[in-house]
Amino acid sequence: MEYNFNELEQKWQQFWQQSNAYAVSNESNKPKCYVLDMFPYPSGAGLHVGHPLGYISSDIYARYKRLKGFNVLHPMGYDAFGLPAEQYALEHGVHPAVSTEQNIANFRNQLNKIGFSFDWSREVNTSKPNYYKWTQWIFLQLFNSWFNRSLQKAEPIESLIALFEQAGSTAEGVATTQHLFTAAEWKSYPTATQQQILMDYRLAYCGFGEVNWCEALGTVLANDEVVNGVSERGGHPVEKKKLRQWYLRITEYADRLLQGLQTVDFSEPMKEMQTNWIGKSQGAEITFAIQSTAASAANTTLTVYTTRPDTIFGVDFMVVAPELDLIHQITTEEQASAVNEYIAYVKSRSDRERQAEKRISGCFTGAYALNPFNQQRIPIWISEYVLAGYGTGAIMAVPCGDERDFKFAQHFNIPITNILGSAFNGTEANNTKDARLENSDFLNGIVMRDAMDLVITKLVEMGIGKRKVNFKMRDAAFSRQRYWGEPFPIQWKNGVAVPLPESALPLALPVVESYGPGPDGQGPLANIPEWVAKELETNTMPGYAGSSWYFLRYMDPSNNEAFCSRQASDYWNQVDVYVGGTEHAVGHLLYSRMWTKALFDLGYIGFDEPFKKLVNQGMITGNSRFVYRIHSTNQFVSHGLLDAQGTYQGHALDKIHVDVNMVDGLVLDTTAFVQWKNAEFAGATFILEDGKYVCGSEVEKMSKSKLNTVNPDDLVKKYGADTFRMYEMFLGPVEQSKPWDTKGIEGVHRFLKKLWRLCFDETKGKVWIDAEPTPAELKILHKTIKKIDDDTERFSYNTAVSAFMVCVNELADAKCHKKAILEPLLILLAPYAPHIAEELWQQLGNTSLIIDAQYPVFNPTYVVESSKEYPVSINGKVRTNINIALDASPEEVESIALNNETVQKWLEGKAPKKIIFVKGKMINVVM
RNA sequence: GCCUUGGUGGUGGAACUGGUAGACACGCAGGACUUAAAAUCCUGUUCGCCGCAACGCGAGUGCGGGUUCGAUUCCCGCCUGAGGCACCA
Repeated sequence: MEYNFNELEQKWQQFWQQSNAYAVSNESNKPKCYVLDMFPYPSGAGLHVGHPLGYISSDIYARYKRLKGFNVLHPMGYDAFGLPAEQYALEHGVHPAVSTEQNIANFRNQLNKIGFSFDWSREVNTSKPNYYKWTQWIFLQLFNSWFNRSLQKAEPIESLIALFEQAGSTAEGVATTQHLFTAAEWKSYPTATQQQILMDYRLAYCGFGEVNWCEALGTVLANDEVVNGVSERGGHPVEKKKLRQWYLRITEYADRLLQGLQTVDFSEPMKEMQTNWIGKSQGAEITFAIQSTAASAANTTLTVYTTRPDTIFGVDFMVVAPELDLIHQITTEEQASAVNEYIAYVKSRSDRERQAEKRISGCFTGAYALNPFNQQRIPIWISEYVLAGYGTGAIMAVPCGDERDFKFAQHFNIPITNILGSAFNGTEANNTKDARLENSDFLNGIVMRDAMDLVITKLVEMGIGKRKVNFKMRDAAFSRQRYWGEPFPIQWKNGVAVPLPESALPLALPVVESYGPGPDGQGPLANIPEWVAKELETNTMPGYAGSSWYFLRYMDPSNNEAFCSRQASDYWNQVDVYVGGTEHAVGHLLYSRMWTKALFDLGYIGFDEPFKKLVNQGMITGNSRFVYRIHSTNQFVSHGLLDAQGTYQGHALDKIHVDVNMVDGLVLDTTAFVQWKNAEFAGATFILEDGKYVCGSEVEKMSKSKLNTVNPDDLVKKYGADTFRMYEMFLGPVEQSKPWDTKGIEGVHRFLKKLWRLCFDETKGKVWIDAEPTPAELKILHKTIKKIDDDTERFSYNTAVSAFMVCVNELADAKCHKKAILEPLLILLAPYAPHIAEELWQQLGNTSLIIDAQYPVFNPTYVVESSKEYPVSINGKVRTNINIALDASPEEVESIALNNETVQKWLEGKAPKKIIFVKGKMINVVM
């Protein structure tokens, strides 16, 4: 009987499905365990080999926990709204709902072939009305809430109105905004004014923000769609434009998001990334008087944010972000044209380009700020390295203490004041806080760290400064000028946003004629007369809306009365283990943490951190292929012809991903290329080398947008799901990213065949027997139980697979075919290779399923050793091994070691300086 | 540019708390079985040197330093790959 994996895997998959083997109930006497994957975006490229890495990891864990006696929730679903489906619709005219449905069917089919233990009855799809009804509902809760700063929690907006009615804008717990009013004033305001004010407190609110605007395409572009300042599609110029946008006031939760990190089991780097993203800093806002010859500069001031008020006497210039309106008021006539030119240049650049640029750029405004302590004139510059979105959008530059300021001063020959004394060497900035200040007036001789408070206190007294906590994190932009997303349940009536009543939900996404952009940078919904007539919001929600709460929906997926019953969320509570990639370290994880906190504050759930433990799966990277287009042409240059600067005969090139499937090795199929993407590159011409177009290649994240995906189906067909599962795990540590490579899969497949042969021989048939196991055989088994149990619990699956191999090799060498050994081994293996385990389990005469078996218990008495082969080193270099009883005393060990022939030889008759003996580890003789 | 992370044989990786570097695989080489192939099994495989061989010497975990009886592991500096940087998901 041979190992016919295709047949038996199909058989068991069908059996599990028909018997609802993986359906899980919300009621059980067993302890619960919630094992969750980051659900996939159902890309048209289908599942690629990177997806299952995390899913297999979590599946192994879920199955392991089930064997250990837990009631395990292990669901799967689809994050189905998103840009790619919309682009596909634009290009092919297929409604996103249709293509998404097809993609999902394809994904589910692919997933099923790998043998996951998902409870499919709980599947969610964020683009279905019965799901996004609740996304809209939660949005309304956020819209109807504000953040009480005293209580540090969200409350219904009514409580804010009550506070305003009692005490006006300065009521306790109310954030300070531009609005200042008394209770009486509040009551006197017309409704529209009141609503405008409330908007500045709502957790979901409407404001204005910058987007990537492409005039030629008449649409807003994602950062992803902008390459080197031009649109990826068509290469048109892109610039920043301000549009009305929805936001989530996540900044109010900044402190709680920081504190919450201490209560969860995330890796330190992960916590660090989130902490850095939130970017809490303590400092001061300082307002400077301005001196300028420009008439409009009268009475203007410049407010900067600094974390180092102590360095105020070292300020040699100010830098203002080019976006600030203030610039136009203060710029002198002489500098006006230079300033305008510079602003135009900056407008075409992304934040990232602005920060990454090594070349230093900037422009003097002609205006000066006055140091409040000594009235010294400080020139005001503008430069792209200061971003409008952080702090006040203006900084005071201290070249001797800040690297970027130093370089800027050097570049523009601005004299540098040294306030650090000998701590500043004149060639690089020193950001110390421990130097004693010099050249600093009343601060001279004070340690910088201590000067901070002094300066702030003084500034406060003078009325020109205040202590300020700042966050790098900004409020989360929550609207998109797109079609394929959740419509906002909001109506605009005379400029006032009015929430739809709960009974109007779901507000269904209407069918459109075209997926093209609406007028004035609006989304496609603005093209629908009936929609516009109803004054409904024409933006849609972003991709992360649905994914911010899906883990709750799995608990109670078909509830029509609530997003999730309190009973269900109280039972399943937090996700015990959440498996997913680090690429979601900040975005998704912060948003879902915020939503959880808001829902907790409003009393809808009983916990305020969604994920108890996070396991970061490393990315399986792919090998991308590139073509190089001469900028603004349709001519493509073969990779080998590029010069060292990455240009071609001085022409700038656009580097464009091509589908790896159109490339053989590195050679592009040019015929396929010109027909590709609805013939977007029709008429392309090629500059070839050796008659071929050779592509560039890079290892990067496997993703549809990078066109470098590899599909798992062929491997499953050729080797079986069990082999595929174990191979993905065998590739390396789950957390580590690695480039995909198929070689090596044979080894895992051979292992499974070898395991099979412990039970069945191709010619002889059944070879397993009922005999009593020997101590040696029990030792092999129990060693393996210990190792697999430990490794599985800590997600060290690559070493677990290796331990299985060692075990099977040893059993084969020992010619052990005993049921009493094989059965526990199969249970250990079941989470990893469920099909073969189930089949052999049945063949060994079991009538129940192995997925319901009991995990074997390690018995240490089988593996005790009485002696150890100690490595003996001389001066740290291993020279020999000596077998010594484990219970030997240190003195005995020393004497045995010193009398050893090899040791004697190395000692050359001399006495050793000392002997280091670590019991059970090693002996080191120092001479 | 900033944040995070990785770099170990020809390849993927192992070494969990500072204690025998290279487990387990892939590949490769040789052999057995076979008419032959597949499958399977056995042997060898970090590099260099001496050699019949060695449980013989030397070097060796990206590079350069340091701490230690002992460093892949800890510290400092550098090089380099990957992920993220707010509208890809």
